[in-house]
Amino acid sequence: MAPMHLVPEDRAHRRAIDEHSVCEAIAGIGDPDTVRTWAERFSLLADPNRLSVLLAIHRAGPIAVTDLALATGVNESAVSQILRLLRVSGTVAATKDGRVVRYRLVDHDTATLLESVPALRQAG
Amino acid sequence: MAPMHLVPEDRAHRRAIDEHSVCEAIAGIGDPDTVRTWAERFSLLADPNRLSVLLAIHRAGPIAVTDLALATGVNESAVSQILRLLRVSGTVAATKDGRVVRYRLVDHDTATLLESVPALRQAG
DNA sequence: CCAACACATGCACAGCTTTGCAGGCTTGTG
DNA sequence: CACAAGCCTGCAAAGCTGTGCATGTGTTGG
Repeated sequence: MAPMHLVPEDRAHRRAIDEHSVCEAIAGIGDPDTVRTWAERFSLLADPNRLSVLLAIHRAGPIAVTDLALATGVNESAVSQILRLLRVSGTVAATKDGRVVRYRLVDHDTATLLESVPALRQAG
Repeated sequence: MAPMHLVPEDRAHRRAIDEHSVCEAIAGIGDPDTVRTWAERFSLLADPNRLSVLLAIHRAGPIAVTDLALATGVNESAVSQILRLLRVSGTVAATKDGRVVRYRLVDHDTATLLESVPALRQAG
């Protein structure tokens, strides 16, 4: 990852590289694994349909698949696919009740994230 | 002829649809345009390289492209592509100084978002 | 003027996502 | 038992995305 091609003596020479900026930038990035994890988290919110499903689940507590499809206007099959993604990623969890499966939001970080976005917090 | 199809009045009691859940879900989703806008915003953070670049810019103020490439460990060309995306989306802005171009974060919502994620806020 | 530097762009390709359809499974109902 | 509701899965088409390579533009230094 780090192409250590710079010799120490280069500091004397007038290069455009701002070492302070680079160090600050590296500090800002932090742990690569954390970055990767959050990028994956963000990618789950990066689709309008998925974001709608998540907002709906977050607001309407445990809710059935059909109701989600109704509320979001998304094909029931597509909702199932979305829920599978969210399930395997540990974002939501399912509870079976007869032939109805209700989903709820279980990932605390995602919940916090959804709540921290003012424009997405609808008054009720 | 047995009316097997459901007339509007029948839906309330004969089907599993929970009207309250559906209404709450719809309320939670809110404005579709807002959802779409935020989905696009999230999609910009959905790639590790892009997220790294954004974190670096956010932390290291106006910073040159080469320094960004150094700090993130991403090919300079790829960094340019990323910066173009972030530029056209209004997330960052460029300032030319000689043959150096420095980028800074200008989208307030994205900045707030980055700061609202505890794990991404590195101590300094 | 020439060369090195800093950055941007075009293009092509591999990889992933999304979507719809078709069918399957389980659970209630008559 | 037969059937329908509710939900899940597999599969293939279509679209989108990230990446590397080569090249182009503009600037500085000699």
